[in-house]
Amino acid sequence: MAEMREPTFLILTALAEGRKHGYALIAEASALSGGRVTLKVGTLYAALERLQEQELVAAAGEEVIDGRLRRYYKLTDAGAHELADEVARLERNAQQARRRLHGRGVAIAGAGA
Amino acid sequence: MAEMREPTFLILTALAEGRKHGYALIAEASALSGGRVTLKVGTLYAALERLQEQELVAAAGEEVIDGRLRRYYKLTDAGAHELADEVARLERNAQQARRRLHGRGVAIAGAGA
DNA sequence: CAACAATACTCTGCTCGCCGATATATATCG
DNA sequence: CGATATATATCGGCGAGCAGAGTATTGTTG
Repeated sequence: MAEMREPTFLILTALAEGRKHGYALIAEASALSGGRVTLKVGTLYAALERLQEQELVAAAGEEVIDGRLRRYYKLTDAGAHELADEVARLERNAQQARRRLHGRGVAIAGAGA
Repeated sequence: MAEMREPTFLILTALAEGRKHGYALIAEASALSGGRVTLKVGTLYAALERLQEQELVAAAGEEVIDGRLRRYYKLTDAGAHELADEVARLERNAQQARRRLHGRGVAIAGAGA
């Protein structure tokens, strides 16, 4: 499959932990990225629709909490595999660049354990 | 800086090794990605222009080999640092997703040493 | 030697994911 | 009662990349 963008990647990663509702993913993505990424609502709901079409994510029920509707989503098995492929791609690319930067004497910021 | 796309990342990684001319980067990117990515010429030259504006890449002379012009490019120090930042980002994201997938019992394809 | 592939750079139209902003509705807090 | 937070939805626009065609030269091959 084609390259995955960071917001999409973070949504899938967030859902890998378990069932979550749309809005909650904004906080999740922020946490996952160490506050670097703030999902825009437009991006979020468009991505969820797209990922459902691709069957990487599935609806997982609705609940009304405090009078507010929550739509839940979960990662499908296909979604988990797609995410695993993406992780492999990221790691491979990072490793290649790491080698060359090292050969050039450039240090890479620690991923912080 | 904003998210870097794969073609851009591969161009910078290729140039981290040393001075190269435009067309040669197509083969380099293919090799770096294990044949997965074939840079489109339009993408390549547009990216080189953009990266020069951002001063991540600089022109490194022209040569005529066998009657054909070659424009050479090199990575700037700023480009090397930007690439290092990107590597850190990729590794961090990969690690986060790896944990969650592991917790879900999903295996990740080995990066192949 | 004419046709074709390969090298090398340029340009244009288009798509797709994301951004920025706005809208709607309800609950809570001061 | 007004402001803020939660929660979902929609719309215009942008930028990187894709697809494809174009120009020019050299090397190959039938």
